Amino acid sequence: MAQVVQSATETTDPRVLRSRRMLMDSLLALLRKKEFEDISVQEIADEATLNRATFYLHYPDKSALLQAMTDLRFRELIERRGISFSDCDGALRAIALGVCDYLTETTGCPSQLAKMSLEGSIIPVVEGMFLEGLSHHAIAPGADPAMLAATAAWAIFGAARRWFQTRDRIPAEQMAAKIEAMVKPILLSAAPA
Amino acid sequence: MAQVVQSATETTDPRVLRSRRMLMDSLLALLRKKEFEDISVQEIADEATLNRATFYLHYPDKSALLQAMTDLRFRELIERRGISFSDCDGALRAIALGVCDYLTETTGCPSQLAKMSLEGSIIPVVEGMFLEGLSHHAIAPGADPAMLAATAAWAIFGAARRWFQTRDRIPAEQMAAKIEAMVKPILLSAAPA
DNA sequence: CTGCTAATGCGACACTTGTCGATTATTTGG
DNA sequence: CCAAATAATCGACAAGTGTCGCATTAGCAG
Repeated sequence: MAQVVQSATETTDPRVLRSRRMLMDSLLALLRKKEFEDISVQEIADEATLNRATFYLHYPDKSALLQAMTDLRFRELIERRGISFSDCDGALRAIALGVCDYLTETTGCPSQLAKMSLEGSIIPVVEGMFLEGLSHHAIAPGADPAMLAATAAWAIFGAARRWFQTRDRIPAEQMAAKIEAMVKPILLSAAPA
Repeated sequence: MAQVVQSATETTDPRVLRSRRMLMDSLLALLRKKEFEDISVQEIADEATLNRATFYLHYPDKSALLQAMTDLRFRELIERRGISFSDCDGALRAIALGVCDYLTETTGCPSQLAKMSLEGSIIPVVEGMFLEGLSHHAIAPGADPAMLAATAAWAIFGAARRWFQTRDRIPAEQMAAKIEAMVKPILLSAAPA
């Protein structure tokens, strides 16, 4: 997997921090005007007042930038909510709500959602949260935490995605409750005997 | 969504059938040698002994070809198994097994799996199968079949994907049983009171 | 303050992409 | 069997992509 491996990316150099932030801001601004596929690297660089070569110095392509930006923004959104892993029921609903909100927030105008690259970057984050949450619990001997986390994360995302694509959709809070009801059994299936 | 809308694609003209089959075969052959992103439309056309313009006559881009090919091959695999919607328990396990098998079958050599575009094309197919299966049942008033189908499909795929990425993985049949156990509650949550 | 290092700017490159109009080949219906 | 319809070929185009080498600048350590 080549997702979310930016561990070697940790820099303190204000130049690279500035460049990356400007690139993300630029992409976000452009996404409000046009579809992702219709945005060129040159446009992103121009909007950021950076050279196109500088872009490639930080991201292999525009999808990587989108992934990094999505990852960052979703983590911020969740952190802003202050998910507590002490009460898991609340965490599950909060994560579901976070995914719903994130979809509506980031994909403002167009049917930007169709792009898997945008969507997919949220799943590993959610997966990591479940993995962290599961580590605080005893689970049945045969169960695999990573498997449970992956299944739950993909299920939540699939549900949230479907909800978002629905016209005249119910409120996000209500949807989060439905998602919780559907997904909770997955996690409970690993409860110790 | 622009996925799996090929309804207008039904043709009997032997020329287009031949072209499309050759394009799919070419892509499949090339995928055994290199990554999807490293394959150009020109290469696919060359391998198929077709003109590049002919490619664009059938698919808007190479991702569309990949989607169409994945869709076709997965449907064939499932059909070969003869999924019966009369007993749903069997169908659920069979679909899960189909997804597992498909992952191992199509992504033979490289870590081709990382590509969402390849993976994602299976989900709508699975979703459609659940939708079909659910249409034969009475469900609770508040439940939405499309939502259930989407959630179950994504959950299955997420689980199968995780399984496939695991080294020294358990047999597909065993995994399918685990998936069934995890996913069944999602569908049961809509059982009529 | 002064280097050294590394990030950025710049221009160029070979290549890919998606599209177009014109021409040739194939299928199908009458 | 012929003629209209449509698919495939070909060459060309503007635009975008990813990568270079090299010059310039900004940050950081001594």
